Amino acid sequence: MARVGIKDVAARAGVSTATVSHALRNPDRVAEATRKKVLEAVEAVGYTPNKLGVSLRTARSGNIVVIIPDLTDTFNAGIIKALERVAHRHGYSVLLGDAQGSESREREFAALTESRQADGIILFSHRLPFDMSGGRKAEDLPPLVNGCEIIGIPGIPCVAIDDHQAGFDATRHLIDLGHTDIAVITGDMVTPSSQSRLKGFRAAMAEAGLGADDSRIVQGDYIFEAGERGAEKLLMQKHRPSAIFCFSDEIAIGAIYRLREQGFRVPEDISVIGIDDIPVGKYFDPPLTTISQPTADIGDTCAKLLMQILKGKSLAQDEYILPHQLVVRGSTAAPG
Amino acid sequence: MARVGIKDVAARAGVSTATVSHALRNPDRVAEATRKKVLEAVEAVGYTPNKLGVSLRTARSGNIVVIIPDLTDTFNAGIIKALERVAHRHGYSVLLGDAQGSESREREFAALTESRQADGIILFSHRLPFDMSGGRKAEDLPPLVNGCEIIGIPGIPCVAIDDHQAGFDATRHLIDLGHTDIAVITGDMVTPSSQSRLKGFRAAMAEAGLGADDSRIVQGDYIFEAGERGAEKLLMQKHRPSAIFCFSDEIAIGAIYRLREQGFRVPEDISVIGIDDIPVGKYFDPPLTTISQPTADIGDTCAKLLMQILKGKSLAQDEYILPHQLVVRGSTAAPG
DNA sequence: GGCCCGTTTATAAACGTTTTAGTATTATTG
DNA sequence: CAATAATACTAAAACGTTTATAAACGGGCC
Repeated sequence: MARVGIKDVAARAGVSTATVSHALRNPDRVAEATRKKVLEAVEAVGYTPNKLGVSLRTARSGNIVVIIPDLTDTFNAGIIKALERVAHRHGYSVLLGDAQGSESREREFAALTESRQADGIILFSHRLPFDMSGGRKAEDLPPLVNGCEIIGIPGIPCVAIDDHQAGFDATRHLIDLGHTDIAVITGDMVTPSSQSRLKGFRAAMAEAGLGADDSRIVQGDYIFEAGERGAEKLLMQKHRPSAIFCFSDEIAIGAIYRLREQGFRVPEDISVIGIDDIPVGKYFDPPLTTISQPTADIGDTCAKLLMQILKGKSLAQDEYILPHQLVVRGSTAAPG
Repeated sequence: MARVGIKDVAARAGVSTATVSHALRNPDRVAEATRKKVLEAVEAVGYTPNKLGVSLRTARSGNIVVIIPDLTDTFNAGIIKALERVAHRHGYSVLLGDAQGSESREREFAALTESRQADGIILFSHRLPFDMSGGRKAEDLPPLVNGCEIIGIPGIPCVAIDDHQAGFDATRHLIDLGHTDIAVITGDMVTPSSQSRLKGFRAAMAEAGLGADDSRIVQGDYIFEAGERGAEKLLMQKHRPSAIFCFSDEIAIGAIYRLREQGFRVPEDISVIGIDDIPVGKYFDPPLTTISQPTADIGDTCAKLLMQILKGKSLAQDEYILPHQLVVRGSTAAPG
């Protein structure tokens, strides 16, 4: 199929390419009659604009790139879904980058803006995918919004929940149930989210006059296996905690699995609470008590902010904190 | 930042733009000394090629678009992950299209090839995102590979498991355990996969001399809620089946949830088997018995086939059937 | 009729690259 | 040494658009 271009339309309609272009993009700059002629010609020859040509000329690709740590995490997937809708509504396509935790891959994807294949970036990471040495400032970076992590670099807008408060609330829930010996399986501690959640945990414990021995805090990351390993470690200790606060639902699910395997009942023997509220949590046995993150809202907000930036508006704030919510289901109860 | 182009490099290195281009793409067509000069200049001015320019000129975008029904399904996510790796290795970026089951959105994403933003399509659907009226043949379509559904259109390569056999194997597993009254919660029956699985189910039942009353077959689609509703329907019947074959793990999880809620134990009272082997299945209580689909292999194969096509090679077959596997865990047992 | 003005259309440059076809330079050969 | 071949490079066209600028046109007015 010989590719049909704007020239063919112009020839067919008996006008210049400029007129065709105007007829399609600036309909009011062209006489009604010719516009109709052009539209008919478009139809007749079956013309679809070559977006590459358009992008090259207008210096706008119409793509944004989304960089996420792990596509198989349903928490991420929910965010992306929401975000894609907004982008789509604004005429942007989403270039998806599953970085799988690798910094080099994060950078590769970010480089898509450099090569003009994308106009902006929505990032979900604790670090920027750029070499910030040599006094590079936030202003020099491509349009960028970060999600789920408050990275605290002036000029970089971040969208997330109040992780400190989330950590506090989860812990508080356990304390309210009567637990005094509470363990934690964290996410990767390089992430601000995990750090804040841990601080929130400590704050709640301190407020209740409870201790938080270091042996009660085991490091993980946000995946199933971390929950398994974490639970294992905790079970090996002489005195066992009566409740475990997991920094993600996947961790919680992994932990519950291992606890069950070792003959412990949740929540009768040990309570477990997660964070995220992934869809499957509700179906789990026991149904997962968790802190719900507003995934749709996070995706929405990230995309909307980036759209703002791409329109040239500058943002009022650097931090956009969205509300989380305690969802009490069946995996937590008063200690035996 | 004033954008730096190939001209700037050329000026800096004291050569023509053609030489710069050659130095970068066809290193052997240029003298070693000048190549070095060019590379230094690239470094000095901080040049990154504008991919839009390249794409326009070469008529190759370097993108492929992946159209999936639902990003939040971890089964899909696993496939995409694999597929993205292969694409990436071949220098392609993945444009992700979450069609959310909407045909119009499938078509919108497919149109990215029309507008030259993508060179090919990996589709996961039971229908083609093109108007095939007017005698349009498969040869006229953009490079395309379909996954997870054998759509049986000559010239369209499809990658999937043997769904008939999978349906047979799952059913056979239940029969082998001693079940005689087996119900089914299907996926969307417009999909060939569901149709084949159902036929496989019927074949296994017939082979064992067992009946499959229509009231035992409830239609759903591949999500949690379908499992809930399906289980509900089955529980309302006078005689209850002793086993349920669910056409996806999400369905199975939804069904188990509802069964449990109604006071039935799985597998003691009712056995449940799924298909897919999504990661969370292992952690479920009871751990999910299922038919494992080779997600990584599916993604891999889809991508590799598309790469072949993009290289201009034509494929030997239309159907690429990958092996599935029965994974016996805890959600199935002999009937009480 | 000539002039001005608004409306409509056309010409051509520009976006950043690759690549064809050709030129200049050097090496090889008879 | 001239002729030829091989090598290294360049000029300019091309990809498909948009858009700045200019031109054409028609109408109203004096």
